[in-house]
Amino acid sequence: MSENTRYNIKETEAKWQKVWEERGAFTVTEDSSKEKYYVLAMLPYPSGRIHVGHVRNYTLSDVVARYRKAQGYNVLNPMGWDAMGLPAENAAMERGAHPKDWTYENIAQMKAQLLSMGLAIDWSREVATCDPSYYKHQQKMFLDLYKNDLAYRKESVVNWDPVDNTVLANEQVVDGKGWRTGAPVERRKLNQWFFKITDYAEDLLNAIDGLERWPEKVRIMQRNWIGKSKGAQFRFNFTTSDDTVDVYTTRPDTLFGASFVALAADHPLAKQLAGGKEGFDDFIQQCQSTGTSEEAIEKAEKLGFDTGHKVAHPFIEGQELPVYLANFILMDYGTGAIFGCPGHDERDFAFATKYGLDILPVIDSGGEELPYVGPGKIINSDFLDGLSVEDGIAAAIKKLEEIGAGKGVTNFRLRDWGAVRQRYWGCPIPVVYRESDGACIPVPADQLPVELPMDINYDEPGNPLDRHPTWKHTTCPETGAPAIRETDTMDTFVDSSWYYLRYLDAQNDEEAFSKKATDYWGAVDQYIGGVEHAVLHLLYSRFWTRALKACGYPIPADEPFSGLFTQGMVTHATFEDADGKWVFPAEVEKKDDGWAKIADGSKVTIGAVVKMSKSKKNVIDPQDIIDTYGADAARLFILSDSPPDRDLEWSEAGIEGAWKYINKLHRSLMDVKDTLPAKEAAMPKAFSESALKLRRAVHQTIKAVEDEIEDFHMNKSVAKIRELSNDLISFVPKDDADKWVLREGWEALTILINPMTPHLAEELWAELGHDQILAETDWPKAEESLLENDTVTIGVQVNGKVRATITLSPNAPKEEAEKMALADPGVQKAIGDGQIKKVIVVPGRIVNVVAG
RNA sequence: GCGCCCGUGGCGGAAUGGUAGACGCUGCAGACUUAAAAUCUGUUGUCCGUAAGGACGUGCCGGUUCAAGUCCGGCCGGGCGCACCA
Repeated sequence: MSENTRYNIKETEAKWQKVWEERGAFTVTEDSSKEKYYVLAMLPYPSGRIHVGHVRNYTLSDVVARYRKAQGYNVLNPMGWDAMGLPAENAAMERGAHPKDWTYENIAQMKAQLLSMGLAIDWSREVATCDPSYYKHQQKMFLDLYKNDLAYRKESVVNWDPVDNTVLANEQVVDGKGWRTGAPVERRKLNQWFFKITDYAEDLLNAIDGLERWPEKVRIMQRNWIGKSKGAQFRFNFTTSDDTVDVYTTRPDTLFGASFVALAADHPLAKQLAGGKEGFDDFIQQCQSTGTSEEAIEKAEKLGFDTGHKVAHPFIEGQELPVYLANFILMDYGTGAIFGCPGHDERDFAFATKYGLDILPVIDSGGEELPYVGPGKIINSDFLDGLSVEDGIAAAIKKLEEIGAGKGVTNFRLRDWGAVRQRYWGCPIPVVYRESDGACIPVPADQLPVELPMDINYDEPGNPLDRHPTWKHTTCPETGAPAIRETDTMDTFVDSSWYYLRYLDAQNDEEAFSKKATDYWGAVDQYIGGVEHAVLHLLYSRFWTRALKACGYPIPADEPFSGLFTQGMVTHATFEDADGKWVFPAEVEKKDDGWAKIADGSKVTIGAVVKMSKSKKNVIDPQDIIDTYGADAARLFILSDSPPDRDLEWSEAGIEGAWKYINKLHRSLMDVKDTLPAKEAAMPKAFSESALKLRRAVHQTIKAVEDEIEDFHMNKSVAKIRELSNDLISFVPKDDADKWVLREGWEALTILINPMTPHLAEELWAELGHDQILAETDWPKAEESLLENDTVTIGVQVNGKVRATITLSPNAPKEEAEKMALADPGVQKAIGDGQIKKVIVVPGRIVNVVAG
């Protein structure tokens, strides 16, 4: 093979990327003559370099984009940057770089990397959420939400890091300590902004049913997160004071089994009931020192404090229940108080056992041990006796309503969205607080954006906005009196809740997006990203879309993403050296007797295949792969080995295999292209049997690849393409008609592989003599008449075991198939002396002879 | 604990209830080469057999069916999500 015919990856890929860019091949406008298709990949955080997960994500969205474009759709495939957030500030603290500079440098680097992937992106719509031209619209949205009572301020308990002087998210609290400082986290009450997502709990839940093109897994996770429950809320009257306390329960049917009432430690009545009692302060202290992280709660022991007070049982005259404070009662769920039924609740059982309270069975457990939480007949419960759990709940609620003690209610687990962080690098909240009276005054829309100050320093921990000498000091826009700016900034999840709308009209400075743009582009047809966003981002975005609609924004559809696909993770083997330190895969090589470091030959052990992570060093830099093997090989490998929704194990052998295949295709076409007829050559009138067979394979492959791409089975479409290329390469044309078919096959193959390896496909397409680029070429049409073979080989079973195969027309009558099957010597042998009882013939599928 | 998903060759994975293992990776044998790489050809589920051929085989146990990797019930194993939510 001479040098000049060898496929030159670098030159070829760069060449076609330039052609696409110069032609604006993927730049789109609202074109009413075409049907639109909006494909969206979750936008990346600009950490500095792309990782393999990005490559997988954007390869998938690119396949969809290029495929739909070939199908004739007007495809919008945009890209942007989720550019606010903590890492930029950490970099500022560690390296002294300004968060803005750090972020934009990273964006420039990563954009260059994405360009080298050859993605069919409309870069004219690129957005960065840290740009004032983006966040000024977000500030307007915030004010609109505030105006519509969808954003509000309230006191709430947060994790507070006393060293960094900032609020920590639950994920940032490790073993009750701040993840950065190691300082014990305090629970503090702070005035915080919230978004009223709970107003939409019912709607967000119900609408999940309509999200038919979402993974069931994600739909379930969102349902659970919203957590709707039905039950009863009712009142206990204290016998020891004039107070009352409301409790919430999903099991009012077990009320006759109640043996105590428990209140949250921070319940409004707690101090009043028990304040000053011995041990009260210690108990409260203990409850507060428990972190709010799930882990901390998990480990915490059930703790109670007897208030000494009692309440009256609503159904049983004269019966009193003791009132405890308990650390496992949450103030912000239900009413912050419960009644305990130890017989039929595990938590209550543990609590009752510890504090020596009664345990009364009120559901027939059928002999099972307590606590019993299953279904059964109600016992020991007066008017509820004999009822099922379900009927008992209804009857108990009815009774509570009759006596005026309570009612049936619906509760949600979903809480309002804590919207702010005590951070610099986020979207400023456009309100000021008047110093004279503390009134919260929105910044008028014509004064937006409230821009972040650039002159900041990180000499001290905490929020630089808070201690900025001038920025926060301003005047009230209404009265001109001195005022202080809000120094909290928005949660970055706000930024990503509406970016999909900004892409539709990214150049619009006047408004976030126009009605014209949203009317045409509508909702996202196919959203693609990691399953880690199954709840938060996807739920916030669904909420934000509804909230914007309520504020009068031109929202095209109730749901932002009509189709969702969640990709699997990328995994890799881990390597450890003799000292137990992790080693990068790029630093090791395989020897006959195991693995060794390339540098010094010392042995390393290969460990578990797990998700790529920097801490375990089992990461591959996709740029190295693209530089060595090219973007096409990286894309092809990622698509071919695993179904996209499953984890993908990265392997050197796999990427090399993809690279070899690309070279092979190119080489094979170069070998035959001069023998092919001109692309204008007319279709021959007759074909040889072998040519006809190849034509069938071509057209069946077209159909199969379409189906597999639409079902997100990219691995199967690659397999089908490889099968076809095997057929093409081994096909030896004997006449002009054969050669015509060979050209037809190569052209089809080239178009089919274009979504996966677009550079190679463009190159092959040009080699086939086309002037029009493939990115602007339509998908081929599979000919109906060629989708079925003229003969089919089917199995013949005897008593369910395959004993022979027969080849016949797929339309052959059943009798013929039966006759052929029974005439087969292998079948006769298997039947032996047995009697034929029945013959089942499924035309084109199977013959089964039942004999015995 | 609750919910969901997944168990198929040495490996990644294919199989509208109808010939299990497509396609690929790895391995083995051969061709080309002074040699190696690259490339090409053949082969590659297990067991018995020189062969023809046969038996077994989709985590385990049962069921439905002419026919089960696929459907149903019960286990075992792995993964993910949620979790003091009353």
